[in-house]
Amino acid sequence: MCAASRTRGESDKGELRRQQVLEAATECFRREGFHGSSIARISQAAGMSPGHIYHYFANKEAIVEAIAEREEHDIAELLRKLEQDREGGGLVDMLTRQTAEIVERNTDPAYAGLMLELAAEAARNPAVRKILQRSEREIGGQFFRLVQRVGAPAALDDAELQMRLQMIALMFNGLTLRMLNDPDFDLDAAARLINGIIRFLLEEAPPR
Amino acid sequence: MCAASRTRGESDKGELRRQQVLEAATECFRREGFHGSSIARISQAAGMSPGHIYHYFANKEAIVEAIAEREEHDIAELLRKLEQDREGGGLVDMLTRQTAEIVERNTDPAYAGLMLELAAEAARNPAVRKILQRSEREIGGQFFRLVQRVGAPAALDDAELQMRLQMIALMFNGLTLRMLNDPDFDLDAAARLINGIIRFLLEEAPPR
Amino acid sequence: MCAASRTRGESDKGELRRQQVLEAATECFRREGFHGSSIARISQAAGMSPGHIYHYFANKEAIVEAIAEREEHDIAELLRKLEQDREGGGLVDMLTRQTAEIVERNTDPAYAGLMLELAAEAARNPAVRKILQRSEREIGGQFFRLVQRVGAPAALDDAELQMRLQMIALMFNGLTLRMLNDPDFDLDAAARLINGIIRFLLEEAPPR
Amino acid sequence: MCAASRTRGESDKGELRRQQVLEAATECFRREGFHGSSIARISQAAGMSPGHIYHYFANKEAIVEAIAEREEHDIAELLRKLEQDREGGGLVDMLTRQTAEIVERNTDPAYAGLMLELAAEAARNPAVRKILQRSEREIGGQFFRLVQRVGAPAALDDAELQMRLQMIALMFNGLTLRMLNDPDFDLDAAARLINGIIRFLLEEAPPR
DNA sequence: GATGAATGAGTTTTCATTCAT
DNA sequence: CATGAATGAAAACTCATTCAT
Repeated sequence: MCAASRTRGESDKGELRRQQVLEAATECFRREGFHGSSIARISQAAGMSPGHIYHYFANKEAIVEAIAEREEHDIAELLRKLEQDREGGGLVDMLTRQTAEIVERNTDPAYAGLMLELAAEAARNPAVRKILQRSEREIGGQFFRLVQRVGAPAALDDAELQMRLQMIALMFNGLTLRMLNDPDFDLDAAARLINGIIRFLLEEAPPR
Repeated sequence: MCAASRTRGESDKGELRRQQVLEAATECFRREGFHGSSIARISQAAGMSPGHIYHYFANKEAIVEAIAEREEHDIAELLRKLEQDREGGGLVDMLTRQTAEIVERNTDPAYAGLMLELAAEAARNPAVRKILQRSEREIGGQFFRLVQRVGAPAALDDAELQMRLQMIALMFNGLTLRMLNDPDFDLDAAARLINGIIRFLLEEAPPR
Repeated sequence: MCAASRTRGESDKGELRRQQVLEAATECFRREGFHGSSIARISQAAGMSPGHIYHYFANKEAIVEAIAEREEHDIAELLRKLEQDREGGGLVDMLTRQTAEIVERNTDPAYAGLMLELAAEAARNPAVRKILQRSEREIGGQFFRLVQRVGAPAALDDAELQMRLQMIALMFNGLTLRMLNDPDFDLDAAARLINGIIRFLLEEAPPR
Repeated sequence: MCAASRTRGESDKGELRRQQVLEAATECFRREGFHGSSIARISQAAGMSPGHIYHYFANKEAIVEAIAEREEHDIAELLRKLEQDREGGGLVDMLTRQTAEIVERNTDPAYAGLMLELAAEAARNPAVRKILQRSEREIGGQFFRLVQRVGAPAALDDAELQMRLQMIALMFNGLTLRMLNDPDFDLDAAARLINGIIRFLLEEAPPR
């Protein structure tokens, strides 16, 4: 039992405290942005002293990096769930069944705030950019293998399939920016059109 | 003649200096982000004293707003050009002819950096958000009217047409994020697929 | 005519402009205090450019000094009027007849604001202090001579008379501070008691 | 014992440091005025870094407020002492016995400088004005009750008594301004006349 | 006389980070 | 582990003053 909890917690209570910091920082970054969140505020939200934050993270940037890494795990988890929840139908059915949920997630202001914060940071900060890119590669690969397991369209070679999967991801990325720029954007209509495009990309569009 | 140039208000030297500030700030924001660019640095880049910046802008935020506004004018200009350059073919031909150029523009690291910076700022700063949204509405409306002038698909009512045009914009938005997350992203393939989707959206997809 | 206007205006339009500055500065100092009033704001209120203020005053402090000097002239004028308005009765009657008006003047927030501003400045700034003290001496002497003309109490020698006149001035000074500290201070009752004390000081109190 | 000192909250070292700031700021304000005393200078005088000042005070204004509050406590203490030191005689005797001391205090340049600084600030700054007014009310009430305990003149109803006590306070207020304007002001003669007026106000002046 | 663009030092305030306890 | 006092280097912004026009 003790061993098990060790394995889970990586180092007992310490890991828990570390997660507290990440949780608190994520919330702060969402609401106030990276530069708007002082260590003092984060430490307060995490229920510990400012000084003690530095027990778990070398500096403020390290917190951003850790959050970026955690984001990866969350999405990977989502993908795993996606495959398990498959009730029937082909690839397109499986994907389109999730669309509404992903649309909602990607247009949630809290998610959008954190995502854009990370992206803007990545655009300037190579360390953060590296993490985001590695994370993306990981997720992209996982998604690709999932699609192959479920049954990829025979007409598309690997490169073309990958490209089309990326186009799907691109649309979800675009949603976040679109929602920000147009508060009246119709999410249901968007989900419907996205599903149409997914089907088009995976079944109808000529292979080339 | 002199009166004419006065009316324009641009040759007033004061306006020139103001533009200097915007130019410098744009460059700084791209490279260092909004919060990473101090007034001191911007003033240095603009070739004037820090105090003098405040002769032209009430505060730092006002600079962001002015940049956002300028961005709007640039895109509006692009749209105007788009219509004038129409050499032949239908709506889809006109649009797809521009795709490669827009892809290039939206994935240019300098453009992407500024854009994400503005978006991240807008996600938290209501003043900036307002400007971006107004700008977007303006551009969206202009695009919509352009399409109607050129010849909108008969099968789509106004609301549905607008939605599909927004989906096109959404893809270009998504490009910026995708490029950041995947440095190996294949731009040519993306342009080809985007054009396929544009045709799908405006000619093939069922009206509903 | 020309000569006359020269004599009056000291230097034609220039003096007028100078007075404009003083007027504007006085109003600004009242409302925002010495340190709260920038040259920019004063120049705006005076209807001229910031740079041109320095045509009339060596620096900001010189404006304060000029205002302090002007204050002296205003009060001297008041004293002259006091003697002319004498309708009848003895010294005490003459003085008490003015009390209500002086009470009102000294508790007017605008007057109080400027007065305290000048006093606080004088407490630190020797130049301003000198001006205020010289002004006070001038006014005190004038007041003293006025009282002698009207008819000083026989029982008091010059030094004692002067002291008692100063006590009267002291009460009016105190009013300004009292009004600030107690917004409910009853001005009518104060005027009544002040008049009682004036009579006490000039007619009843033992000479010593 | 330790608990007791903790309860007092003064020995907490933190409180000591806080007092250091107040001491330093008081001295700075006296010498240079509120606006003439930068946080940098105050911090230097207090023997700590500029940033650390903000550990104890939210902003510069909060320091002024704390000083105003401390002034209140000092005067309240004085009043307490006044009652305890009562050796004999009636109300007027008790009051006049203190006059010389209060005259000296109110004409001490250091005290005068701080007082006028606070007053000038209060004339414009509502927050400071509130504090000064609350403090004044507190002290006025305390003074009033003290007089009633010692034995108020039977002929005066409460409102009239309070008014006359305020007139006494007014004279002491006036002293501060008078001393500033007339460096040769005779303090002994002033004390003598003030005592005469106190007796007049509490024993001789008709009740009305 | 008159303007207002321009400067640059100075102001308050914030904050990541360190370290004695 | 944990605290929070302490630092000091920024940051944004203001403003008296100067000077070319």
